[in-house]
Amino acid sequence: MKNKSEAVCYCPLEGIIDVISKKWALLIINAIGNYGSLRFNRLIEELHGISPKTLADTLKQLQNEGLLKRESFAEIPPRVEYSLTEDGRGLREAVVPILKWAATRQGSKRKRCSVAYREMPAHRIRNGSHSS
Amino acid sequence: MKNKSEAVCYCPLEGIIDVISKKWALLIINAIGNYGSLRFNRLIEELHGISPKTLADTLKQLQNEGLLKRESFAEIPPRVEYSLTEDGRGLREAVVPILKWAATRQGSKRKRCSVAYREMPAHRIRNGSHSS
DNA sequence: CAGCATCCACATAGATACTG
DNA sequence: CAGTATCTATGTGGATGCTG
Repeated sequence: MKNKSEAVCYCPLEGIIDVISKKWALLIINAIGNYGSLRFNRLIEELHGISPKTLADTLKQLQNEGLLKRESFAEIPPRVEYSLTEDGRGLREAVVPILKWAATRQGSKRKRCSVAYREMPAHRIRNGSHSS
Repeated sequence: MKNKSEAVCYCPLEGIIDVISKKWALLIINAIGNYGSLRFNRLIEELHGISPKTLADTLKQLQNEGLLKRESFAEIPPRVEYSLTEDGRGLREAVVPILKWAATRQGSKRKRCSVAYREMPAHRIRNGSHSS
């Protein structure tokens, strides 16, 4: 086990804060991660409460960040599948420690599952793959 | 080694997103963590660029979240020291994986240290304690 | 020194309606 | 189905000036 004074540059934060600070970003990452791939309206349901605009915006940003992959199929009706890139999967797992920390912190500050979140499957993250 | 399908509730995110999404919160947590404790104006310098209002706001929120401890000394001039609580230290460490992920991701998306951040000592996080 | 009060600017999210 | 276009509401950060 390596020890204490290992330094990690905090700078990447500047880039990543833009991602994780978005209200829905991590939820989207996780939802897609859980299912392997999801479609637009499926995400709307999963995230329940998000507006198409917000979803579209976030999806686009996530693609720009290289976290999501978008595949559109020329069918009628149109079909578009979103899935995680390697980076996306990496982020998804990197967040777990924070979740664990948040879930176990002693203070009374810890949040319970809100009704809103409880209703959605996507409110849980799994460490491993989605085993699809 | 435990495996794949360990589930982590994503709900705490709702509470924690409010913290980590704040532009300066993690930087403050880290800065204080690095030094053990810091004073208001010292933080202003460390974070360089933050306004007193924003710092005060964030500091207050962090206290409410139970991440920071505030100690004021009845001296002239007044002195106030901020330090991390157990929870604060926990968060600080829980963020490391994200930092590491961000720092090593393959895409060209990865951010370099901005000049702004490069100038501040607080832009680095250490895994262990600050060994004060 | 360590803030608070005020006002302002901008980014993000939601509602709603419409389109390829 | 998978978005886009608008408009609005809100929140978060910044600037400046003042106070215990």
